[in-house]
Amino acid sequence: MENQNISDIIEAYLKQILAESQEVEIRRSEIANQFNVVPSQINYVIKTRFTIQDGYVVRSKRGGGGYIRIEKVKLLDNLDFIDSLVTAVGDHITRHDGLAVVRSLFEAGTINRREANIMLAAIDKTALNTGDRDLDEQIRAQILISVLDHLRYES
Amino acid sequence: MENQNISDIIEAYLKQILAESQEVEIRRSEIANQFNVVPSQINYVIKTRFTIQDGYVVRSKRGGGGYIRIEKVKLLDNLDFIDSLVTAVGDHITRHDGLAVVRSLFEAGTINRREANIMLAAIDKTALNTGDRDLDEQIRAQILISVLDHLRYES
DNA sequence: GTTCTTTTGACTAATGTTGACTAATATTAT
DNA sequence: ATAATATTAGTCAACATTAGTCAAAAGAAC
Repeated sequence: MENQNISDIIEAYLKQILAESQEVEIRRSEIANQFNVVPSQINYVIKTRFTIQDGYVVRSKRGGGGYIRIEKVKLLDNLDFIDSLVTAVGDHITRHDGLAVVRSLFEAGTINRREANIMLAAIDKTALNTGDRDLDEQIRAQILISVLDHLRYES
Repeated sequence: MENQNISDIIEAYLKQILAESQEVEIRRSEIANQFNVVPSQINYVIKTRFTIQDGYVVRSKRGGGGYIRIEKVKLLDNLDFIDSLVTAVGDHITRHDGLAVVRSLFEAGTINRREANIMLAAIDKTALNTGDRDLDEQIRAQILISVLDHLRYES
């Protein structure tokens, strides 16, 4: 709390707006100015904190009147939602993105907190630590997909 | 008392804070500086004195604004049971024996059917299939222990 | 003196910040 | 219309800032 980095602050600012409206549209240079960072840092914040795994869709336009629009994704039915997560997982996934997937499931109400914690425990660095990062990411993807497939039946 | 080593002193310092608040967040280099030790000694103190068996959960982040956060958690009443399962899992476990572990948890009432199914999905042959049976069994063991450790406390 | 614990530091990994360069789109000039 | 220019956003790689790992050395306990 005492020493938050600026990316976290920008993330919080945007999510606060998104808590009240469905989407937020910004001018990149304005936000960069407002928080006193270079414009490309806004891209960094979006790339690391507003991914599809997190449940956000980002559209943008360049040139005069350009913008970046972040939209909180509306979940379709459960099955489509799980499909989209399976696609997002793919055949490799980092811990960071894996966490986002589990969080999405939780926020969508597909799983509860206890179930989320079990999933997280199964894919965290304690569990997957072969020494080969690529292999870890592959196994993490397989575990997630296996669990996601199971969630299809129970829902 | 007089013969305390520096690790004990750092441990006491952190636990004193934890006696009053639920968690403590530090910057590793700051604490290292404060006690005049190398930063990695903080990791040593945490690894030896703030384990999940002791009732602590540790989270951290690297990079700018990085931190180490130690949280005191409420341990459940199932410690001996979990310990025995962790021992049974060891560092390798077959699918068959992994299934027995999950079944034990279910029959003891530690997890419900849905949770059991999530665990099973995470350790079945869909999820773990590297082509190297020994490696699969090793990873399966790590996943199970990671989940078992999470079942030690309320979250 | 052997074994276990602690201390240390070199190396690694993750995350965040910055800026130069590129790409897309809109506006203006011809 | 077309070309030139202006105005946006995107990418990428270098650099900065944290924490993690591991094993050797030192010290303590027995």
